[in-house]
Amino acid sequence: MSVISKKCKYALKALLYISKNSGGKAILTSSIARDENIPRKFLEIILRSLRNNQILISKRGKEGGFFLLRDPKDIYIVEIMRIMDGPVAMLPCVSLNYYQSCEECDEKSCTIKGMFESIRDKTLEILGNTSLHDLNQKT
Amino acid sequence: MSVISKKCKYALKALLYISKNSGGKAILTSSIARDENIPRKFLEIILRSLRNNQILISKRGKEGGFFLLRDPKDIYIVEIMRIMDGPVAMLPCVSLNYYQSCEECDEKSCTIKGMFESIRDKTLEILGNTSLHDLNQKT
DNA sequence: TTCATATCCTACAAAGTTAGTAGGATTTAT
DNA sequence: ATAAATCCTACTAACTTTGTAGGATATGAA
Repeated sequence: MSVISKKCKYALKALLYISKNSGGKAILTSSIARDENIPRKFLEIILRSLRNNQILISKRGKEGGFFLLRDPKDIYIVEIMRIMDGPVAMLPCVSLNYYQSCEECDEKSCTIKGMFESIRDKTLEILGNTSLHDLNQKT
Repeated sequence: MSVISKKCKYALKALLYISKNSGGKAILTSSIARDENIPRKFLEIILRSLRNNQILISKRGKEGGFFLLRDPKDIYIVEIMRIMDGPVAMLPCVSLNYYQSCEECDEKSCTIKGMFESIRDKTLEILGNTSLHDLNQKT
């Protein structure tokens, strides 16, 4: 399956929620969990991971919560997907950020690589040019 | 991860091999396994599945083996990938052949669907227009 | 200083998927 | 009869996914 994980989908939903609802205010895990139907403890792990990867900042204690570290116009979907799910490409030997060579076949004579490189490029063109701000503009 | 399974990759390699080496002759599982470095018993399962899905015909007993059921120009990669891995789309709610609704979010107000529909369309444009014959033409 | 309320952290676990393996049954050409 | 091939069922080890449990720690406010 080329389907993204729930973790990744939850991450996108959570970031869009924070982006939309944060007017300088910290956003609570519990608010996101409630409004987006995401299990709270699972969401905690996701948000912490996004903080560790310089997408979010957190504030602990009472009146705590999460903020975006950057402007929503500067956070592209591809970055989130790579953090949560790893490679975007359909073959490891065609991945730009998570390249792995094939053990069982010779890459030079491989006749399927080219097709998957094309798919990767088309996909990155979309994921790499769509920001959180872009998606929140949609009705 | 949006990476395809080994099963799917093996299936593509095996079909390209059969397409290239069959001149009316039946192709043996063991030949494919040897030349493409695929575990034989695992490959058996894959080929049987392709036969069950009208991609291959098999002949049992001595002098047996596998043939393509159709012309390699009429077998498109997307069909193989759907048989082996299921949905091509990155979200179940955006899949044409394996649609599943989201339980936790409202599809009408979902702001990420559109982007994944675009990716699906670009991907299908490539997978749906590339045949076994096309890939075997590559050096 | 105490308390309520957040995030933070480690560990665990159930279920599902992937990538096979084992051992033979069945069919067919010679 | 025999050799050689596919066919079939069942099993399994390892990994990934999708969480849950139980607190430790930090912070603002009373």
